[in-house]
Amino acid sequence: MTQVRPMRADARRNYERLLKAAAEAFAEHGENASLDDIAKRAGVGPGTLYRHFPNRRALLEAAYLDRIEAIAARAGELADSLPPGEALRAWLYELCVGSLQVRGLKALLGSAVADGSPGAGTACAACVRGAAARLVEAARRDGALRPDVEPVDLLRLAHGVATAAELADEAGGRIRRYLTLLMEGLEPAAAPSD
Amino acid sequence: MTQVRPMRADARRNYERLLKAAAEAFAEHGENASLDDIAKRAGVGPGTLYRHFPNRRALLEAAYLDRIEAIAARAGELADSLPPGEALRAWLYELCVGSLQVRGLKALLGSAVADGSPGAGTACAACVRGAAARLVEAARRDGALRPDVEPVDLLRLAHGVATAAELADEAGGRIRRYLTLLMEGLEPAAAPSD
DNA sequence: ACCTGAACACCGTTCAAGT
DNA sequence: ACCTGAACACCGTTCAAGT
Repeated sequence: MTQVRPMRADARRNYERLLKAAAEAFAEHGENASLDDIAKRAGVGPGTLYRHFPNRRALLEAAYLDRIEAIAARAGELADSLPPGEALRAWLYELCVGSLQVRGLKALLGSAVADGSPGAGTACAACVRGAAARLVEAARRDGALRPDVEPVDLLRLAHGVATAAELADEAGGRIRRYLTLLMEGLEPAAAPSD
Repeated sequence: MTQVRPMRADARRNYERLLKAAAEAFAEHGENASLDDIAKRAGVGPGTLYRHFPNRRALLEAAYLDRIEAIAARAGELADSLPPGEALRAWLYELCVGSLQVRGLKALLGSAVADGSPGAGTACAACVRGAAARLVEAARRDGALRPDVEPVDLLRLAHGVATAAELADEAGGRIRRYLTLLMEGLEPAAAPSD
């Protein structure tokens, strides 16, 4: 219904400059990069930034939407080339790696699965949630995942794993380790006791 | 060796006022509570705050040291009244609950197990790490924990679980759930396949 | 319709002046 | 030895004035 009237040429140009500047700034300084600085990099007044993006989250999401979509697309690729359980595991691994590799992305993904957050109902959230749901369903059907685990729980736990790994010096290596512990459990393998 | 000369009376009084004001402010506004506000609450100039606490972390730690000690003490109590595996599990649960219940505490505990952080070498860090180490060792000896899991990994994962649970509306209930998934693993119980 | 940039409130941090 | 509070730099956000 809402015909999205095309933006005026200068508005469109500023919008794109802001996106580019934001991606740079977030990559350099993380999610808390200065909005003032972003506006300056884009060669616009701070008011223009607010006109296009009402808050930091909106800007962060717009700047990283392509990456989110790429992550979601990977889910399909992995599902096509691996058994369901392994596909899920591999995807969660890539999700965590991306979260830490691309500064600011972890915060965005977190807010996409946070119940109260304004980020919960966005395109970005729908994108990751959808990808997770498909992998989870396949893994469940294949008996490779506890049947009582919901996609959103998995995404939250992945966010937790990334957060935990980030605390270590060799964060990259820790992701694999912590993810394995999460998948297999901390208790020793099935010791059939009394 | 370094004889800690007693503080001048007014210094001591200001120090304590700051601690009290900080505890209040952190509880109200979380770890990012305004330092200016804390100084004002304590009836002190901002310079005085910096004289006693060189940075936010130092203040946060000093304000919550008693709580950290209480958490560590709980480890001993639980170890005395439960089998090692259950004691460990119960303690991790209480750790997560405390992390979310006391605003700002999760951040402090996180920095205590973060490799690079200035918080890694503090009394607070030694306190939780020590408690975790004792529980881990007992649980390992009892065969209730994978032998290749280090205390610091467990503390980081608990931090991750608290972070994940915090994303849900009913955070309290999610802690138990996520911790169980971590302990038992996401894969279905020991399906003896081919 | 959109942009600009001044303006305001707020915050962290430092330091010269005081006692 | 310790405290005070002014001062500075920086940031988020708003809004009146422009085109």
